[in-house]
Amino acid sequence: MIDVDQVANLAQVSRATVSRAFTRPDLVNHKTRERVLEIANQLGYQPNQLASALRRGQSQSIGLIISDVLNPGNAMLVKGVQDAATKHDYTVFMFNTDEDSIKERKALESLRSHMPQGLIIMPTSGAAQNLKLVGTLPVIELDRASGIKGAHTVMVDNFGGSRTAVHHLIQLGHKRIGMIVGSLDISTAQERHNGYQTALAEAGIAYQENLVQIGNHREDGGRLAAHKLLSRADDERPTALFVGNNEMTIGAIFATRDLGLDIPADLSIVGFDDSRWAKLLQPAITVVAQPAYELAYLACETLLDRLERGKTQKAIEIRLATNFITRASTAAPKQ
Amino acid sequence: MIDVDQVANLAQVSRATVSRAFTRPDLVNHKTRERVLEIANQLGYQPNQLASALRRGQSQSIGLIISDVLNPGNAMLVKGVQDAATKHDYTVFMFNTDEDSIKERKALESLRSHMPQGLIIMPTSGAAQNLKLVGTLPVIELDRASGIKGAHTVMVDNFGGSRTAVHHLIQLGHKRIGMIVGSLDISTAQERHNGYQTALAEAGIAYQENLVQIGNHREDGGRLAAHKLLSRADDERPTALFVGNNEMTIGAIFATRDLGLDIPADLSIVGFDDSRWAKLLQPAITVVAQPAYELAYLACETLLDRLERGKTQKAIEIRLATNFITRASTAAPKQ
DNA sequence: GTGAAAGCGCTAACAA
DNA sequence: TTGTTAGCGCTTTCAC
Repeated sequence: MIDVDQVANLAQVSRATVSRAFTRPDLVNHKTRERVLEIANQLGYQPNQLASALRRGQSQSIGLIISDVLNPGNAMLVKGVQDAATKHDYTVFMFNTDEDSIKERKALESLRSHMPQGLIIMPTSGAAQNLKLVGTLPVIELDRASGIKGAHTVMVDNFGGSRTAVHHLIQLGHKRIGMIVGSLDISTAQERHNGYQTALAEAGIAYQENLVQIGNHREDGGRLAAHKLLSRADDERPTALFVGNNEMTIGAIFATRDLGLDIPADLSIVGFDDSRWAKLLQPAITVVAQPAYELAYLACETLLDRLERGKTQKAIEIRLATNFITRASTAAPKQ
Repeated sequence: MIDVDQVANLAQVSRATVSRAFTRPDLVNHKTRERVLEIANQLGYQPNQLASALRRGQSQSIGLIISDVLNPGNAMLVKGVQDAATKHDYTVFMFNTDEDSIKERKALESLRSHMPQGLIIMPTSGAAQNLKLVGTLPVIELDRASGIKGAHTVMVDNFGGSRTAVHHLIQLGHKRIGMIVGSLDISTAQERHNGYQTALAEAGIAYQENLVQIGNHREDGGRLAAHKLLSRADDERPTALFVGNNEMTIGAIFATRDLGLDIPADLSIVGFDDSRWAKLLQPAITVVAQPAYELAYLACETLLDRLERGKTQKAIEIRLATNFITRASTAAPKQ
């Protein structure tokens, strides 16, 4: 490993000057700097981040905790955060929780020892507790809220997106509209459920508890929930389904196939979160699309900005609009 | 920030003993250790990785460079590496190249300054050059080879997988089998192309250059290539298509729709790499599936093993078998 | 504009 | 079994 001293020796300057040549260009004579940089380059010298971080107390890194990279929506978030971080010369440590708050806790512990300067987290239901571990670290909650008051959040307008989706179904003439929603201890699920309720209320349609099923956020949960909702006599079965997330929408589609239901003739479907397969399927699925990349990019910039500017006075709460995309999975009910 | 000294003071021991209590349990008296740990815990003390890494010259971290997390196959690789690393208490720094060797170079520079102990990389075509940057760092090439001789690689049997796929089409009775292949300066594309050629040769079918199109690995490239291949008179058009990757398969499917071709009646399709939508589409797509998670997990374990055991004598070259999954997109040609 | 010296938090000789 | 001491590579006062 080649270090400052070696460069300093060859360049006939002190260690301090070499350091300054890299980090404080203005404090060093132009010609000296040229020489130092030249030699450093020849030697293949590169400052050791670890040492620098230790000395300055700034690691130039941030943590990112999401639920699962395998979910394409989350992968988008990762990309957005990475791109923003890279642009500002920060490195990101990523961890997955798989929605498990024990894993989240471990991730936080591991992260903490690496001295990140900030954290972007998609909180599990145990986050309010777990986040105590990182004390005063600047945190931005991404995509959903932990419930900690005063927290900084960057989220999507789940309520409005859902309301629009359900409103769309109502406009088409649907009256029995089912919903498959995620676990209600997660803020996004709550908000989407509220949007559904509100849209119904606004249309004067009574909310029926038995038209709402809670799923586990995964494909199998969606399938199971859809089976419960759809295995009824024709005149009791919902004619439309609003599904609260990506994976569960896939499950619901499989359920319609299991039951021999045609989309959209027998059942209209709207999903939350756009994806590859939603466009590709025939019929293509109508969805509430989220600006995941922008959301993540913005969250990261907000965090870095806060780091550079110092503490913000009040809680930042950013909401990005969703985008409703009408495709072929929704139509008027049969008769 | 609470440090060793604070714990040491409260526990009435020296700094060294505290350190040992954490890293060398056997070298410290049982009761002393209990006390130290107890106090550390109360104080919320956690060793500073940065300082530890600097002192020991071991960062407990590895780098991971892939082309793009947004590709679900790559996301799998990330998960596999992460899981293996976490299990061994290593942290991973991830970077994306987007197949751009400039970005790869930057990633390597950034990575280097963080002093990782090893690197897992999915090399771009410029990797043979770029990797010189990290000198003697232990490297494992994942999914494809940079071409550097003596390199350690963990890959899938691309040749065999392709050969099986094309063989399957031949068995069904196809004679005009087209291929859409990725850029041939990437080892996987080459190998898949070889598999295709070999299968044809084994069946005594002449290789026709005009049945092979090179795509850019992305959806648009696949679509374009498929258009070129499929926009011909019925008796010249290939009756089957073997597509060399995920994204391009989607493009090819769109092309068949553009052209009003029915799968599998007018055209059989086999893709490389399984995915969500391949199962979900109707007809579901026949594919050569890769054990991406296992591949990545194995690569990481191999790397860590090498780090712990010390330099390996000879180059490691691991190949995992692919899995051919017959679904509904392949059938006998029309007449 | 540059250098000397101290020290970030930790670990590993070496001594006791 | 424990303590003392030096130093990982860097940045940053404080002098000059």
